[in-house]
Amino acid sequence: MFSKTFGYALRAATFIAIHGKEEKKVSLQELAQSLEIPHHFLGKIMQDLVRHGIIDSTKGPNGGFFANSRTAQTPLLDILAITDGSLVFTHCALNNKRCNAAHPCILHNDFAVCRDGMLQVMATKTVEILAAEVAGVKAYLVR
Amino acid sequence: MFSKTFGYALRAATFIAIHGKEEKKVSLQELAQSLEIPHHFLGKIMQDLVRHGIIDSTKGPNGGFFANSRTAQTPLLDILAITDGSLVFTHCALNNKRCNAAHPCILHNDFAVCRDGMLQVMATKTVEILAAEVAGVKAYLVR
DNA sequence: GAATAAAAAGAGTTTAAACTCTTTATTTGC
DNA sequence: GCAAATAAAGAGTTTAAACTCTTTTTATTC
Repeated sequence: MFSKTFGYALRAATFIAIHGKEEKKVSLQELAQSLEIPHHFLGKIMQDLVRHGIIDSTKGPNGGFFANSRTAQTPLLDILAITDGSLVFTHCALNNKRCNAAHPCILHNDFAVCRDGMLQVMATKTVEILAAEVAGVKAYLVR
Repeated sequence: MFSKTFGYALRAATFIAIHGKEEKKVSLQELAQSLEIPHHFLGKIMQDLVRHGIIDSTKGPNGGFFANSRTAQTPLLDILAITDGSLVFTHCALNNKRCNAAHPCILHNDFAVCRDGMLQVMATKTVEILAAEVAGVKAYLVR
């Protein structure tokens, strides 16, 4: 349903929301090691998040990634749009592009229920909600 | 969530349930054209369905595919297991293999609701139910 | 202002799913 | 039993996602 890239981006954003402050940045090295994500692959993903203003970064010694004013309130759907495009929730279960409510494929109605529930979650949940769950040890960022 | 192969298999099985009888078989050519699925790729998928006893086939002139005693009652979950393996419904949304209820990833609980609803559908619905929906023009096999 | 540390960018390689083309095996009908 | 029709099998190619390695740019510290 979602790409691995999205999972990496979501976990990285949550980690930065928890640990990345302007006065205590998180380096790519530390991020990749902490989350067990391939270093350079994660680098590309982080570039994308920075480019879209979800998080901030600085280069040079003591550089790294840190949360900005938008980070905490970012809905998961925004991150998904960056990594997987904005069409994820219009795709049908059978990858039939012409499937819709007026011309449903054989799984359309059943899948729509499941998919729309997930859309609701993605539009409502924010990075700070995930961060709180992780801080409260109700969910895990690694393994 | 599901492979395109699964979609092809499901649509083909439903088409055979509707049109394939021992006295009126459906050739691969006809099947691929009717469903707009790449001919030889569908051939491989059909081999798999036949091997697993979901449908029957005969070679030679007037050969083709046709429904057998199991076809109509086959749950969608059986076809999914053939095309995508039986682990689809244990995978977490972030493709984290070690995610489970006791050690949930940050999307585990939300995704579990959606996924388990879909599992329920897949375990309950059978090919004949899909065939009836198509026959009643409540769902479409093509386009 | 030189050295260094870090992100950013570029240019690959790998892997698996999707798809294509060719050859082989089997069945039927004459 | 030979020709033809059809599924089965084999051996590719293509494409996109996932991943790796190298070079460039920028900021900091001495």
